[in-house]
Amino acid sequence: MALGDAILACLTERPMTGYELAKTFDNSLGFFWKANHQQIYRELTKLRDRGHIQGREVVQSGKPNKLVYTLTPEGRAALRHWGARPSSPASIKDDLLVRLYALDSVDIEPLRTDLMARLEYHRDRFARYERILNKRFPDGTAPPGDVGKLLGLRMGVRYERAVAEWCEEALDTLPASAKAASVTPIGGSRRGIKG
Amino acid sequence: MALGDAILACLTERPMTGYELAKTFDNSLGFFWKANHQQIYRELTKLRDRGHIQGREVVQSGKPNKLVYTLTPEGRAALRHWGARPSSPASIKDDLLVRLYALDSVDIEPLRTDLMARLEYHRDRFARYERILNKRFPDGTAPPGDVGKLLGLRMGVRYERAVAEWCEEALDTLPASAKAASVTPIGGSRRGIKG
DNA sequence: ATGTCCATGTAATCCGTTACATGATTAT
DNA sequence: ATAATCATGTAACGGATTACATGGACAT
Repeated sequence: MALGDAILACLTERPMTGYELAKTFDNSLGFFWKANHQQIYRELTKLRDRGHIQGREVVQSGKPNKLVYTLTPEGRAALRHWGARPSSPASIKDDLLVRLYALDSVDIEPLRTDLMARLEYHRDRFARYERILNKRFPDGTAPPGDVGKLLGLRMGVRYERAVAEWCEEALDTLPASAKAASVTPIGGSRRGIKG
Repeated sequence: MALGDAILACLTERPMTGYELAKTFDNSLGFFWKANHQQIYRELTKLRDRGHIQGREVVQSGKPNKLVYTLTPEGRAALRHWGARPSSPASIKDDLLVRLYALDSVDIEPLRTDLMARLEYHRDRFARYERILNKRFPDGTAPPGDVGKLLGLRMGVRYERAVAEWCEEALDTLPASAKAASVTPIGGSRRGIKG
């Protein structure tokens, strides 16, 4: 239900092609909502059938022709309507946490490697959001229409910082018990993992 | 690919029925990976076909009979194998952020209401994780096999705190510019929202 | 009377992912 | 030469969501 609305949200900025939308969903809006080009092209067809957007072919030379989509008044109304509905909180859905949940049935070394990669990833993202924030909103305020984008970036910063700090904590916590478990194989676990 | 493995992870704890699994995916493991009963029943059929789990019917009186599933050695091996693969970082995917992205094309009052509901929700979750942490791991340490669960809860605490704090920030930021935009309608936005 | 808990499933639809397919232009 | 960028799409599959369906036990 939301991908269509996310596309409408994108098109409030300016008319775009599917290709441009796909890039947006890999960047700015994509920080909070991922979608690849196949999903987008499919959804664009649906939105056009519903009359929420309108396509206009632009003939190009040297490049393939492009289809520029524009919001229709119906599309704007639909977006406004969707915008007034309550959102449902997203759950975490991270399979690293599932691996940790079954810690005594998986090997710890690959997990540690994974955690290190994740730490780097989330630190990177954190730095990226901060860079964009400092560039686009150097004084920490935004013009009325851009407040939402500022807040989105702030969410990104908070999220990535929280996860990166957690990765550090996990790496600090994990080896200690890993060594305790492998150096002194007391076998204190009530269920077997030998099978 | 991951739901099956999440189910295997669950079953390392003890044999369970689909119904019990569905409850687990609404609770402990469900904090990090949501799944409803339909997904679970479908996945259980597949896992059984692959020989990763084994079902045993338990006849009951007064209640419907139940099918208790147990991990097979193949299932344990598959889980171990999956556990050694790198995880892919989860993106945020929150439609509240999409609404904010298109702030000047939606109404602000419902958004504020939504943010207030979300603040309450994330505070609740935060408190819940803290309560469980204090109850299950009062001294902040866990036996080797439970370290992953401790870390999962710690992630939950960090995540919910970050989001709750962000909701507060958003509520502080949003009305100011909302008032500025509605009290002094300077119309400073370069693209029209009047259509 | 009404609703919730236990316990399992089917069917339909939608969303997401991966692979395949084309073809000129520009940069390394 | 090789790869990336621009630009669109089809096909197939797998994962997630929602609705429908059954039926006894037990609590309010």
